[in-house]
Amino acid sequence: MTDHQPVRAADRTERIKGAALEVAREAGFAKLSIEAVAARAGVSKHTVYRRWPSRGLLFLDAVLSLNTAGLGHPDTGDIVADLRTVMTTATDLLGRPPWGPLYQDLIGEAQHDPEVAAALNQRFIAPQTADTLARLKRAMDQGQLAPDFDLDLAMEILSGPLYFRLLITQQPLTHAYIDRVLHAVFAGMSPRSQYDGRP
Amino acid sequence: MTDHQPVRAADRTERIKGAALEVAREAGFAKLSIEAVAARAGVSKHTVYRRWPSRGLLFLDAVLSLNTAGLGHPDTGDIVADLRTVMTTATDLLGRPPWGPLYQDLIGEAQHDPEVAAALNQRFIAPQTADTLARLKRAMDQGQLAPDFDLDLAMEILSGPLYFRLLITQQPLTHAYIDRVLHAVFAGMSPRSQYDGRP
DNA sequence: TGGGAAACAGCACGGGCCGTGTCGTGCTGT
DNA sequence: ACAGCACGACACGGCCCGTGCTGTTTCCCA
Repeated sequence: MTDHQPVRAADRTERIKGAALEVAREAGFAKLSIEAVAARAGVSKHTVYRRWPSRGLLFLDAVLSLNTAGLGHPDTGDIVADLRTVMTTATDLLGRPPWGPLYQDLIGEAQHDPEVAAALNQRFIAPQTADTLARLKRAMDQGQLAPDFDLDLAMEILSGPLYFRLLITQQPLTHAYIDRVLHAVFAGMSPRSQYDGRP
Repeated sequence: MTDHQPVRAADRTERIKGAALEVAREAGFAKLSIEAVAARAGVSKHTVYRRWPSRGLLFLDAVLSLNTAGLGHPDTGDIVADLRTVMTTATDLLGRPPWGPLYQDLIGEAQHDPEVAAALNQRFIAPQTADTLARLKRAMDQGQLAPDFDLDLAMEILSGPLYFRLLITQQPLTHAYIDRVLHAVFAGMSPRSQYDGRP
């Protein structure tokens, strides 16, 4: 009541994002048109276009407003346990229904639209990877990891196979699989070959 | 002349696929409409629809007709060298311009269209991963890898980070990076932590 | 407390592409 | 010569795009 300026504007913004999620869940991102979202939200098309320049960026906002909090890295002192916590949380949220398919669609859209790709990187991927790297760095400082451990590569080996399963082979992301990846990175693949390690 | 039945049909099929590649390269997959492809190919829309049910599957055929040969796994007796060969060949073809962006678009479309995802898996991903696994298995039989080496996980750790860079962070795929991944899998990440390897 | 600015809903428009239908033509094989 | 089929050309209703326009509601500030 006494709240003023952006109260109705913010309300409409939320209603539009909510309507976008509803439409996407019911009919898929392919059917997510500005017209459909506006109708669902009980809003004029202008009101949508005033806020987002394309359906891709609207969809990005809608998906990222889900629960991207709760994906921060804890620090219990055990790097592997902490990574397992954040990896299971993230995959449970973004790798399964109901939001998994939408996150999949979002990454798919990023492959077609450079603006979506840039915004997704800047607003979600980069902070998340930076957070992982910071946590790994802390573990190294605490002596849990060797000084020459390749932190960047470790982060990419922890993330890559999960995205590979989500996007390419479309297999389910189980906790057991996360444990296998963690084991590979922090206990080694034990190849025991004659490979001397030279590139 | 004396060749008959499918000669004109096959000619048109090739012209349509070629036109699809041209349009996609010039204007991006987003602008790839059946009408535009038909016009570019000098062909009626019916002729396109008679062959492909959607632009996604047409695009899949067009991209996969590029050079998917030449991606078979050699066997020189050195598993790491052979993997490096096929990985560099694959990323040079599908991870760089001019075909990299199109392969990216294709995977993006697979996130929206289950038929494209299934066809891409069946016709490219699955054969490719099966080939990699067969080569790894041969190396294990020859004693280059320990009997308990996790072949499936190794394949996914070799592929995952490359797709992560291609699709998520959109960094370039260099040969040096491939070497880092190979080194990690076949020489270990050397964490030297107190982690005991239990999941 | 009034008045001007801004945001809004509703409607309409031209345009692009969809997927399908129809018609007439040229090529294919018998 | 003839029947069949793939084809090119054109037209169609429909969906959604992005953008105008009008009149109304809401907000801010004087």
